[in-house]
Amino acid sequence: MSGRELTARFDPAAVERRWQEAWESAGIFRAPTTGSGPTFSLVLPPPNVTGVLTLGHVLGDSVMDVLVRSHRMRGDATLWLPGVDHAGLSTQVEVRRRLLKQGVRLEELPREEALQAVETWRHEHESVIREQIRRGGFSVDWSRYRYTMDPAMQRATTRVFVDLFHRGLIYRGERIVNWDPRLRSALSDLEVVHTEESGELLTIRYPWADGRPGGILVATVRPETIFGDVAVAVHPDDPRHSAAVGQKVRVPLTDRVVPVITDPGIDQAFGTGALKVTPRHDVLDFEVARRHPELPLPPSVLDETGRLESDWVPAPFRGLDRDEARLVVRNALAAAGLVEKSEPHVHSVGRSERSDAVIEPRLSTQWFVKVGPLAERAVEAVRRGEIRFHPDRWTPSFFRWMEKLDDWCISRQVFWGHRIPVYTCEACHLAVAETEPPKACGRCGGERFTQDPDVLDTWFTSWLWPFASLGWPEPSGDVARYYPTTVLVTGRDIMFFWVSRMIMAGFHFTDRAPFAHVYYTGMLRDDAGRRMSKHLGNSPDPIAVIAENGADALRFALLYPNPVDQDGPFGRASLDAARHFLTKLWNVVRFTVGQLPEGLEVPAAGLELPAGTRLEERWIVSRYAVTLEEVDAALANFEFTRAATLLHAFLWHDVADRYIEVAKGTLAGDYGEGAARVAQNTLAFVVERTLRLLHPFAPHVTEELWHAVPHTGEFLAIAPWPKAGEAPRDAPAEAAMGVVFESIRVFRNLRAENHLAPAEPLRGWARVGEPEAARALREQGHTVAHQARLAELVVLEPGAPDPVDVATSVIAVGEYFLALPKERSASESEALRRERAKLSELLAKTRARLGDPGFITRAPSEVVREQESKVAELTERLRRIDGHLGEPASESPT
RNA sequence: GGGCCGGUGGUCUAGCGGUGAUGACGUCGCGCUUACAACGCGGAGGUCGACGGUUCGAAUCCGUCCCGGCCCA
Repeated sequence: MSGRELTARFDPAAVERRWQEAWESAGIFRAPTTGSGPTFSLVLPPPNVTGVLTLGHVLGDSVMDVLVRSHRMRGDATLWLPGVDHAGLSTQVEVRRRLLKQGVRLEELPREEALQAVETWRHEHESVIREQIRRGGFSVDWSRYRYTMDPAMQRATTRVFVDLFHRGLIYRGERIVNWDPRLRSALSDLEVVHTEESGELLTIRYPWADGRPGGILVATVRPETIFGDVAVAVHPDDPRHSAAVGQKVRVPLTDRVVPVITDPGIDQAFGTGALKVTPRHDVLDFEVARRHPELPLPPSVLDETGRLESDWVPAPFRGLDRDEARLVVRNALAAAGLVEKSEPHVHSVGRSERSDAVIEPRLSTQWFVKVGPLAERAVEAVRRGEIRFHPDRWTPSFFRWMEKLDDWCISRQVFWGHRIPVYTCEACHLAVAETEPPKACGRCGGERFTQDPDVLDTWFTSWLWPFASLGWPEPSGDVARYYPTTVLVTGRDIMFFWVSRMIMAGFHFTDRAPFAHVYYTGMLRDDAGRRMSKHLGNSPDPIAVIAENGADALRFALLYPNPVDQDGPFGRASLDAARHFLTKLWNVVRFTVGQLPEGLEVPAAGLELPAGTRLEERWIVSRYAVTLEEVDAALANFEFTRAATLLHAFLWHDVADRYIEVAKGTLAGDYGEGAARVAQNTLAFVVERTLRLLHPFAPHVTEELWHAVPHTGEFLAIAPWPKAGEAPRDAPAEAAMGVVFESIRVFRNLRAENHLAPAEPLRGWARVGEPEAARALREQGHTVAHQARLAELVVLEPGAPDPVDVATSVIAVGEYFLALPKERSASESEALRRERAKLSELLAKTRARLGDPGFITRAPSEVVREQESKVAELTERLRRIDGHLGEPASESPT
C-alpha cells in the first residue's frame, strides 16, 4: 500500500479531524469485551462538569494517551475509560450565578426547576468537554463513557454508604466544621484554602464581675463573636494570670458573667495569654469547652449566612453581617473604653475553594467517615510497593498525610448530588441506612419516613471511580477484565482529595489496589513563570491553541522539551519547538516518499542488510535500534519527556541532518543500483518504524504520513509496536561513521574560520591514527568530500609529509588540512594557538592527577589507564600543533 | 512553625562519584545546496547558588547557610 500525495505544508486542521473521525468510526479505541491476554487499563480522572478542560487537563491526557496508544500498539487489550464528575457544590455555585444574572434566585426555584437548570448546565458543559477530548485526538473508549450521577454510579455510591454505615464507619456527629456562609454548606478540610491576610488584633478588657476596677485583657481578631463567650481561659502555668483564675468577669457589651478558667491548650505567647472561649465558633475553643463540661454550651451567635442572630446577641447588634458586626462591635467596645490596644495582625485565613467566602467554623451536625481503619491497608500497600508513585519523591508526602487523617465530613447542604440514603421513621425516629427507601420501620412498623435532606460530597462518589465506573458491584464484565487498572495519571494537587481516598476505597470495597502506578504530572507555568490558573486568566483555551497550532503540536509541546513531572514553562517557545519538529517530520517523509520507487514494501519483520551494505545504512539502522531500546526503557519508567527527546533527536539529527544528507548521493545512484536499492529500503524502513514510535506522541500527523509511505495495515493506530531485535546494532559502523561526521565538521570549521567561500571546491587532507578510522575515511571519502565541499579528500599515510599552503586542525582523531587559495597563506593560526592553550592546560591537569600517589594506588586501574592514554593523546596533539605553528616541539608543554 | 522540591552558559534543561559538563531556545557569522529559510552549516557563551566536609577524585555524597517554588499547620 502506498500513497496519498503529501502537500508541501502540513496543515493540521485538515488532517486531524479526518483521522479522528476515521478512528472513531472504525471503533479501534473500543476495548475488547472478551478475549484473553495482557490488559492495560486506566480511567480518565473525570473533569468537573462545572467547567471546561484546561491545559493542565490536556497535559494529563497527553501523558495518558502516550501510554494508552503505545500499549494498544503492543497488542494489549487496552481500555481508557472517560467520564465527567458532577462536582456538586461547584456546579451549584455556577448555576446559581447564571440564574442571578437573569434575576432568579436558585433557592427560590421549585426543586424540579432547580434540578432542570443544573441539568441544562451539565449538558452544555459535558458536550464541550467531550468535544475537547475529541479534538485533542485522545483515544478514549466513548462506549464506556460515565458520568458520576449515572444511575449505576448512584447505586454504587448508595451501596458504599450503606456498607460503611452498617460497619460503623459512617457516623453522624456534632462537630466544628468548615462552614461556607455563602453556599450555606459544610465543606471538608480539603476544600478550604488558607492564605495569609492582614487583620486587626484587638486587646479587650473583660471587667471583673464584682465591679472592682481592672479586669483581664484578652486578645482577639474576632470581637463580633464575643456574644458567644462562655469563659476566659489561661494557661495553668501562666504567672501573669494566676491571680485571675477562678474569678468571674463580665462579657463586654452584655450582662453575662463568665469564669476565668485554666486550660493546657492555651498558647501563652499569643496576645495576652488569655483566650475568650467561644465554643460554637472556633475549633480550639470547642476543644477547651469539651474539657470543661461545667461550661454551658451556648447557642450559635451567627446564623448560617454569617449574620449575628441569637438571644445572646443584644438587640442593637442583631442581623449584622459578621464583617459589619466586627466594626460595629469594635466601635462599641472602644466607646465603652474597653479596647486597650489595637495592632495590625497578619494571620492565616481559610477561604472556601468554591465560593471564596471566608470560612466560618461552626458547630453543626454532619455525617462523617471514620477514615482511620480505611487508611491502614492503603499505607501498607504503598509501603510494600504494591502501588508505586512516579516520580517517587511524592511517596513521603503521602505517608505524612495518611498518618494524621481527620474524619471526613461527607454531608453537604446543597440539593445537587447523591442524596444521603438515611431514612428516619416519622413515628419512632429510628434512622436506618438502606439502598432503597424502606417500606416499614423495623422497630415500630411505621410506614412514613423522611430521607436525610443532605447530599454527599462529590468525592464520596469519585473515590469509587476506578471500579464503580467499570460496573462494580457487578463482579463480571469490565470489572473482571479491566480491574484493577494499571495506572492513574493526575496532578499531585489532588493526591489527598482523591488518590489516597481511591486507594482506601479500592482496598475496602474490592480488596485490591485500584491501580498499580500513580503518575503525577507537574503544573504548567506561563511565559512569565507564573503558574497557570483560572484565577490569573493565563491559562489559554486548549481549543484555541489547537486551532492555531494543531492538536499534535500542543500535545508534543506539553511533553517536550520541558519535564512533564515537574512544574515547567509552557508558552510560545514550546509550541514553536513542537510545530517546527512536526514540520521537520513532515518534510522528512515527503523527501522519503519522493525517493521510493513504486511497489517498494517495508518488511513486516526485521530489515535485512545485504553483505557489502554501505556504512551509512548500517549506521542509521544501528542508531534506530539504539533509539528503540532507549524509548522502550523510558516509557517503561514513565519518562515521557525522555522518550520524546530521544525521538526528536533521532529523527532530526540522525535521520534528517546526517543520514539523509549522506544518502542523497547513494539514492541518486552514485554507487550503483544495488546500493540505491539498499538505501531506499533502509530509508523506508527507518521512517516507517519511526512513525510508529512517534505515533503516541503526535497521533494525527503520523497517521497521515504513515499512509503516504509503504506500510501494511489499515491504521497506524493499531500497527504493531516495533520490536527490539528487528534491526541489528552495529558498533563498528557507529564508530566509523563517528570519524566520518567528525571529519566533515572539522573541514567545515576550517572553511568557516578561514572565511573561505562555502561553495568553492578545495582540496582536503586527513591523517588519522587508528587504522579503522583511516579505512572508514577511505571508504567514505566521497561522502566527506561532498558534505564538506572538498574537491577531493586525500587520506595521508602516517609518515607522509604535510601538505603546504593549508589551514590546519588537530583533533583527537587526527590532523586535517584544507588547501588555501594561492594568494592566501596560513596566517590564521589563532585558532590553533587557542586550541594549544586549552590542551596544555588540560594536559597539566591530567599529569597532576597522575602525579598523585593516592590516585595511582586507589583509583581503579581502568581509570588510571584512561588518564594515561589521555596524556599520550594530548602530548601527541600538542607536538603536532607546535610543528604546524613552527615552534619547537617541547617535551612538556606548559 | 514543620515538611518537600529545586538553584547548571541570557532563558529552559540533561547529567546525580572518575568525560575536555547535554541539548533546546536566544545570540553572532556564512549560506534560498530542488524534503524543509517553520531550514542548513559553523562559532561564541558556564567559578554547575555560597561556604565547609567526606574522598585519590565532587555538578554529582554529607553538613550549614542563602535564594526561589510548593504542601501542611
